[in-house]
Amino acid sequence: MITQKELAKKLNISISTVSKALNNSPEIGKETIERVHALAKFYKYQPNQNAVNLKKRETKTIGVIVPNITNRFFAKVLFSIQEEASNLGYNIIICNSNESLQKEKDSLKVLSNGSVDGFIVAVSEETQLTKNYSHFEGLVNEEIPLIMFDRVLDKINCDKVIIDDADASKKAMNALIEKGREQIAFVSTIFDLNVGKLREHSYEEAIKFNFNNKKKPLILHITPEKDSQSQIRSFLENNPKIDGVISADNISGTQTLNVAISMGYKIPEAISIIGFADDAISKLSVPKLSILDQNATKMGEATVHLLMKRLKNKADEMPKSTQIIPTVLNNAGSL
Amino acid sequence: MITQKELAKKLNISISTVSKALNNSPEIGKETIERVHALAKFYKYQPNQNAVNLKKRETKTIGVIVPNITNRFFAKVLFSIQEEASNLGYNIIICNSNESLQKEKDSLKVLSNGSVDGFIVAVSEETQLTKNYSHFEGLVNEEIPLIMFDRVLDKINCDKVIIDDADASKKAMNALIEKGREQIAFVSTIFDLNVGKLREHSYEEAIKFNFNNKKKPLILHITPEKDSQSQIRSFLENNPKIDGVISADNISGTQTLNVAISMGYKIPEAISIIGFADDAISKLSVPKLSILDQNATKMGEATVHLLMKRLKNKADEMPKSTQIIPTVLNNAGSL
DNA sequence: TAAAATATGAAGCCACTTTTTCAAGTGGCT
DNA sequence: AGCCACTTGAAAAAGTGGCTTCATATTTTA
Repeated sequence: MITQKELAKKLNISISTVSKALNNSPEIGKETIERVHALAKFYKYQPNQNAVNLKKRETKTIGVIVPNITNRFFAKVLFSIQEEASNLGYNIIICNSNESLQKEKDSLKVLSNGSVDGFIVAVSEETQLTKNYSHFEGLVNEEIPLIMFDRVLDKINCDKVIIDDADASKKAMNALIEKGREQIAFVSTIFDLNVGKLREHSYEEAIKFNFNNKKKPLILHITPEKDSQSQIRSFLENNPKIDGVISADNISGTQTLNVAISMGYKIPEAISIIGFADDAISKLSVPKLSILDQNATKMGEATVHLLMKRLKNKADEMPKSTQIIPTVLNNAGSL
Repeated sequence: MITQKELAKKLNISISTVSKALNNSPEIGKETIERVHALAKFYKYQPNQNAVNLKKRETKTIGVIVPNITNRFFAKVLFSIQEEASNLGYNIIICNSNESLQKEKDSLKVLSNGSVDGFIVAVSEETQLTKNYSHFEGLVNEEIPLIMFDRVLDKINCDKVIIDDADASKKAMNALIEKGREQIAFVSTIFDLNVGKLREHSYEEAIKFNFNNKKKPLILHITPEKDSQSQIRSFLENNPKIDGVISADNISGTQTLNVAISMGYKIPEAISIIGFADDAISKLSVPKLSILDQNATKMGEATVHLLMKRLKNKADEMPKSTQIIPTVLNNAGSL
């Protein structure tokens, strides 16, 4: 990599002239500008990003911390964040907290030394469970902009982007009831996450509300220790009257659908199923899974836009906002 | 963020003393060192990464370019790269080429200005199709280490990590033949990618070899324009003798399995199915999909290790190597 | 008192940007 | 012709944060 200094030497002019010429400064004569540009091109000159960052005190980089890249939802949000950031001239550094508090802390620390201009974070499961969030408080004090999405912490005062989980559950319930379903169950692998709790709680409320307390919620918490399919099978066997299922995450819906079929149920005639998932997952079953689309793309875009706003008006003390992304119920066949 | 300069001012000592004290230099008195450390801790001093990078001429950052983060295979490799890199004190900047040549070029350019110490890349579909790879040649000339994985370019002289696609296909064929399957089909959504071609070609060869040219290959190319499930259904209807299927990618296997079930086939009694996928996808069907696991985790680790080797011995002209990660055939139920 | 040991600071460097300063050239005027 | 005012082009200098080399100052010891 050639530097301005080296270019200057070759052209026998000063470094600052090179710098200005490269920036097409009006101070520099046309001919000089052309000469510099020509040589720069010849040597494939590229300004050293570290030097530029140091000088400008910004990095045009966003730190993104997610609990698990292999979770399709987060992968989609990342995709969208990357796309949007790249359009705006930003790079993203992605860290995977792997649902671990310590890793989340480490990543935050490693990057909050000038490596990034701001953070976009979905907090780890452990952080939510242990309610240990001092590392984020530190960030806020250091005035590094922080946006949380999906997995957010109520106690931290920052911009947030979430979906309306309660409303989504309600929407699913209403759709099932409209189809005449009477025994609607709820299956979940994310029962200890806030979003999971919200979806579940809203389901319970909807059961109470719609069936005048005459029916009890039917909930299956799928634990990772045992085979998920057999847990679903037992659940369906033990509750043969189930005719509707809401899945809280992006795998148990498909699994429930397929287990039900293997047990001889006709879908959607015998059981209607709705899952929090996306169209790609929907296509993995026959019939296709009806989904509550979390709109990962919009979510990603929203986080980036919020962050840009903060970066532009760092001094401004605009109050933190929480943006709610609407979910879309898409009946692909299993409803 | 507080700087050494500010610390020095507060302590009324010189900047270099602060620097040395922070590095526990023997030149500095014990008492001074302690005072500096105390104040640094108090103000949560962290060295500015850009300044350090500028000085050290390295960034401890790896640029990773993949065609699609939402593809589970790449997500898993990323997960593994991130894990391994982070263990070794490296961050990763992830770029999504979105299968586009231009984006790949842009990402490479944006990052090859000192932002990263090296690259790990799986090339985009468009790059493979158009055979336009001058941007990588440039990299090699600039002596920025480059590792390619999975989607590699034969024409580029760099370290590579791949799986033995031909061998994997053969393995799958052998397993199916052992089960007595006689009409083995091949379905693929990635027919225009090199890896897809390799898997397909090897399937064709195996058909010729095992059936003494008496049987013809039966291949379905699933195109994105039409509904994938109906393409699979037509294929199975038109070829009712099919009793074995190999899927080249990580979705068509599950889809084929479920479409077959919906058509009344018993799996695995009537049709055996094997897919290039992983255990998470395997669990989405009943019976579970038998898979050729591409070992994404090992692949990710291997890329990082190769890169580290290059970074350590930049001067060394060790010849470029190609590492082959073995695939594992895992019969989960559909075989 | 000089040598040795210890402690600190000044300055320069990394690559770049930006502000300030300077030199040369041009034209108008007496 | 000689002087001033003004424009233009380019160079020098300062600053970004951290590190390092070398020099200096102070204290201790022989």
